[in-house]
Amino acid sequence: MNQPGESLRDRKKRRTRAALERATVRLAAERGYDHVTVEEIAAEADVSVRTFFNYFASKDEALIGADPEAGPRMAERILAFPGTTTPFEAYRSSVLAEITEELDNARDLWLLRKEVLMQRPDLLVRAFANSAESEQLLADAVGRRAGLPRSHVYPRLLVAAGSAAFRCAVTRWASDDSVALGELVSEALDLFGTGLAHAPRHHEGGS
Amino acid sequence: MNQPGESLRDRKKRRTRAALERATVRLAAERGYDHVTVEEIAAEADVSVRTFFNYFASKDEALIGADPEAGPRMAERILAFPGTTTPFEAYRSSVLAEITEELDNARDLWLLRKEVLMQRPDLLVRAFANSAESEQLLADAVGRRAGLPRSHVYPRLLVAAGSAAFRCAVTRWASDDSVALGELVSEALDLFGTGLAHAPRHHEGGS
DNA sequence: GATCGTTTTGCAGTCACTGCAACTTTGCAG
DNA sequence: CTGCAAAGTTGCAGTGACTGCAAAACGATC
Repeated sequence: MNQPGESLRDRKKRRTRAALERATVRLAAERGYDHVTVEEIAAEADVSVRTFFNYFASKDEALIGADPEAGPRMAERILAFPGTTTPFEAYRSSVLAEITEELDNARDLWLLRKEVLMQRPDLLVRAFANSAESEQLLADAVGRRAGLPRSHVYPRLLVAAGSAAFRCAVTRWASDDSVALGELVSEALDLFGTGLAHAPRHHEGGS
Repeated sequence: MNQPGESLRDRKKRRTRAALERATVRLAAERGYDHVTVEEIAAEADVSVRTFFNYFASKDEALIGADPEAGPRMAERILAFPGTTTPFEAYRSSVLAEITEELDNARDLWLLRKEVLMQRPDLLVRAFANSAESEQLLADAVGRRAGLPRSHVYPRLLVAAGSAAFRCAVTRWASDDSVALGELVSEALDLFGTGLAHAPRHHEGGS
């Protein structure tokens, strides 16, 4: 029994991971992030505390549900775009695709996360702290597409801008979710694309 | 004895704070950030552990030496620029002024911090997590200058870009400090200003 | 069903961080 | 100088995140 598809073992692992993520978000939304202990989360997911830490390096990580495959996946997508696409566009599309997919898979989780992040915006920043490797991966992909030497700022800056765009978008979305999260990220990235030197004019109904 | 200048109390507080910051950075650079306990830091600075936490909310914060007055100071500077200055320029200058000043006051500390951040880049990200208030302050200042409603993305995005620029600059500076940190931040901010849509061309010796 | 690799678990330990209640120091006024 | 209030320091006891290790349970394989 070893179809490249998924063994029983793999399935169990995925379920456990999902259960822990889900329990963390649910409980945190219900009672507030720091009125929930890892012990309670583990109990809710029906595993030991030690197992929690086998899956997530920290409580923070579990709340955001950091997917270790997201980085590689996006990097691959960036490189897969046809050569005519600019690095910026490739990165932009890649980010948006990831977000759309994630929201399709777990919209309910994100609605709960929203509640938590409204109370504790710092958790979003902290979440990105652990993803330095992924950032490096993405930066390398962008750098390769742009034909730039590894030491160049541009790729790193673009990726950092992506994080910033995402953070801002989530924050905005948390306080008013009448616009889709993907839209907000897209809007923020566009601003980074065209440059921040000139502040947008204010007209009624504008964003 | 109460010149608005500084009382004995204030002077002592400043000295203690500086001693703790200094001890944290020095020890972390020497033995590695997580081979240093708060207990050791406190001992080095000749105060109790409890006092350490009266000054800094976390070990992370002490390492970066988060100055609680930096936010307000920069916000003030932004608003003080003549009305002809664009919000972007006001923000940019304000950030650069702060960095230059900080480096003039404590260049040696930053050289040690560099060592630590090279090993643990995540600490830089974490450091910004605690400065959500300051970011809000700056964003408000930018927003006022730009005459935008509080809900607009632009101010928040610009400030987030500033953090990103700073992070990238420090990272680069850590791996090669032949260029001044201020220069690197300036360069990164310029890229954000003119837009990331088009990747820069690569020519030898270029940055 | 014996065996091997993987995952789960418990346990003991370390360390960051907090609230509280005493104690010390500083600033000021009589 | 003395006494008093406010601010700052300290110790202590406690909570909870996180780690390493070694044993047990489990899944895959033959």
